[in-house]
Amino acid sequence: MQPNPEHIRTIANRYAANLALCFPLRRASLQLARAVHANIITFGFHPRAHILNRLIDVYCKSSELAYARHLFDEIPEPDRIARTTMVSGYSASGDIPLARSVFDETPLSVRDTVMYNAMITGLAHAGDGYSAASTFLEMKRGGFRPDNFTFASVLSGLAHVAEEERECVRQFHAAAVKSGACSVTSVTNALVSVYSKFDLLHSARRVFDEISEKDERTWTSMMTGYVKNGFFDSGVELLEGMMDERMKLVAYNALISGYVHGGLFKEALVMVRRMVWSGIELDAFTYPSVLRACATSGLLQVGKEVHAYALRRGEFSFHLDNSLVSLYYKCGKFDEARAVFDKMPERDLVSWNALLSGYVSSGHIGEAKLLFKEMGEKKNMLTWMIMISGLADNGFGEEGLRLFACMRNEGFEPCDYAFSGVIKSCAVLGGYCNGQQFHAQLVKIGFESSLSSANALITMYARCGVVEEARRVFMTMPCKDSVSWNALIAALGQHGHGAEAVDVYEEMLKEGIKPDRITFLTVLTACSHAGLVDQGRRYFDSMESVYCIPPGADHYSRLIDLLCRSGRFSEAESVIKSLPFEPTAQIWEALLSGCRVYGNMELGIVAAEKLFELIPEHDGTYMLLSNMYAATGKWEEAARVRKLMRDRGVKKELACSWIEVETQVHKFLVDDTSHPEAEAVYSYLQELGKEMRRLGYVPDTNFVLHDVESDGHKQDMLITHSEKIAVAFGLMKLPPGRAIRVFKNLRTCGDCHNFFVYLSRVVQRDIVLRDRKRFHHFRNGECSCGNFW
DNA sequence: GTAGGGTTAG
Repeated sequence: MQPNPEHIRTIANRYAANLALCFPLRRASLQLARAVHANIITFGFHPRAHILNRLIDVYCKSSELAYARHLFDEIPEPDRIARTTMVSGYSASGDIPLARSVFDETPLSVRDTVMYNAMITGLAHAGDGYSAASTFLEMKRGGFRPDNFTFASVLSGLAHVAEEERECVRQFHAAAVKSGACSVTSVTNALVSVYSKFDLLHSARRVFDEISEKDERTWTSMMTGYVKNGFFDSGVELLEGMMDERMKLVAYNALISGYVHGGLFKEALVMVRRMVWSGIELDAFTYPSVLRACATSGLLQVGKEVHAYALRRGEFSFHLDNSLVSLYYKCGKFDEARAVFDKMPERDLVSWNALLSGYVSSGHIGEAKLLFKEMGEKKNMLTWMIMISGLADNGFGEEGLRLFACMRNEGFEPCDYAFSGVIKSCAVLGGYCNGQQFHAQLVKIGFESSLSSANALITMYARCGVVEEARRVFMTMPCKDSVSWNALIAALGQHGHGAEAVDVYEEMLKEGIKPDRITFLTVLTACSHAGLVDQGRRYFDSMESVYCIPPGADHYSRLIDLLCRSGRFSEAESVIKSLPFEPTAQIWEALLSGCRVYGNMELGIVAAEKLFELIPEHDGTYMLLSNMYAATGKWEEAARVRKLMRDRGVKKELACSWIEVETQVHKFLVDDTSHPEAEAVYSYLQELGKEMRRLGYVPDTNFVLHDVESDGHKQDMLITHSEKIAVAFGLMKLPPGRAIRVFKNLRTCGDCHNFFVYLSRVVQRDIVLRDRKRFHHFRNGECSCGNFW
């Protein structure tokens, strides 16, 4: 239905004066703007300039910049106000290039101070203090007089200039005083804030003390100045001297948020309690801080109380509900998180991202994918990143890579964090070439020393089997955090350099970096792979006694693994008996695989029974147990276990290996003939097999678990193991001298291990195999990890 | 038509 031009003219005039007033009006105005717009297109109806300007403003304020621009372009000679509205609209949406272009196209004679202010504000908000300052100088040169608005904006922009140039704040301060702008609170507020940002708290305080009419922003700026610089006591003191209730509320908010930012959650909550006692009620700005404190320190109960409190007060804000969503999923309450999300009267992008990240971090990838799809066009960089990184975390490296490409196609320039997500995908996938390319791109755009990217690079190189590169990245990092150290220790540990991993750990302690629970996981794994049992045991014991980190089930399972690998079963048993909680599946698994290595049937059966109870659907237990029987020639027992597995409907996870050739990943299954070049690969593999048998390789048919009668048949089955196919493919495709890096989703078998030992000598190539558990480096007839277990 | 501060998703 098209409104007729007369009608439009009447309403447009009626609304024009009120357009910017309040939200319902603005919403009505947006509809009106649309209708007028449609009429311009269909009927050639042209409202008067001031109405058109209002409509453009409505579009801008409703974030409909493209429509605003259409209207703007309809005006043959846009006046100063139309241009200012456009500049300010683009500025507010952060689109500086477009704001700039409208601004630059405006002749000097049309510009005025307000228009300069709109431009400077945009630059200041975008964090470009230099351009804000130079535009300020340009306007002075052009003979325009800066006013309060100008000084407030340009000063706030200065907060983003480099530390060395903080002296220019004083110059602008002097200029503001001279022009009389310092008698206005908005300007002095900006001064307090910018002085605080540069740690010039005395100057900030001096300005603060001289402000006769302090408003909310004055108090928050001063308080934030104190707490962001760690002067919590000064903040509390400031608070104690306050009288006005409303001002006290905002000061409390700033103080609480400062505590939360500094990780002082307990102090934050104490402050909330104090606030409530003194009769001040929480507001929309208090909730997110409190809830984040609860979420990060796992205080679900307190969080629920806050939720109830907010419900009683009948408040709604995106920030509140979004914080609730993240509180619940971080505390593992996914249904509650979803319920809050579903009940929201309106949702913004943050709400969607919060729920998405809840799904992703809890492994609900199916739901996450649905949600991601449902989001359609309304995604931002973070949406993509959450999904990419989440896919990688859940083992979907290929999908992560694909999504990263999609993201770029849709015009998102990845930030450093987005790179860390896709690099993680390469790590999962073993995509060395892909990873190298992303590394090169990082260097090109200057992100290579970003903590998140560099940490991801260390892990990626390690997981691709190139420890030296991982080490190099670590060495070149200008600043490192515990994640960086953990990544390097893990890298070394995975590749059997256990002693070195332990050295790095000791060095980390010397550097004063506090180990966290991940550090201990990596150190224990390293000790376990290197057989450093006593040392590992000592590190484990130090967790609680020295670092106050209570070991979790994952730490205990590493300890069991450590003990079992060197055959210390009685010790392992007594650890399990003295656990402060019920042993988890993970712990029994560690015991079972230890028993497998040593053929400890008795204990192995105990562990397997427990696992059958705890996770009857898990195929690994059946395989391990049946393998154990088979290895000792107890074929009947092995068959019984496999029958049990069949009866319970447990499916064996399909073995799959893959290899990257020129950034393309090629996947192979057992007996796989689906690859276009399968035939050639098979005949090449047969040839290799013959060649190696001549050199003494004997297929070890113990590893064939199918019920096959003849030995010849069994050998055929061995040759078609997916990792052998992938390696053969690599030999065919990769240039001579290049290492073959193959990845497998399950553990490799002893026969394949043996096969590759021979192969590495025959073809004179390095072969690196990463299976579910560990890395195997084959070079010239030897394997770095010796025994393949 | 323009300003100053504090909050949510990794």
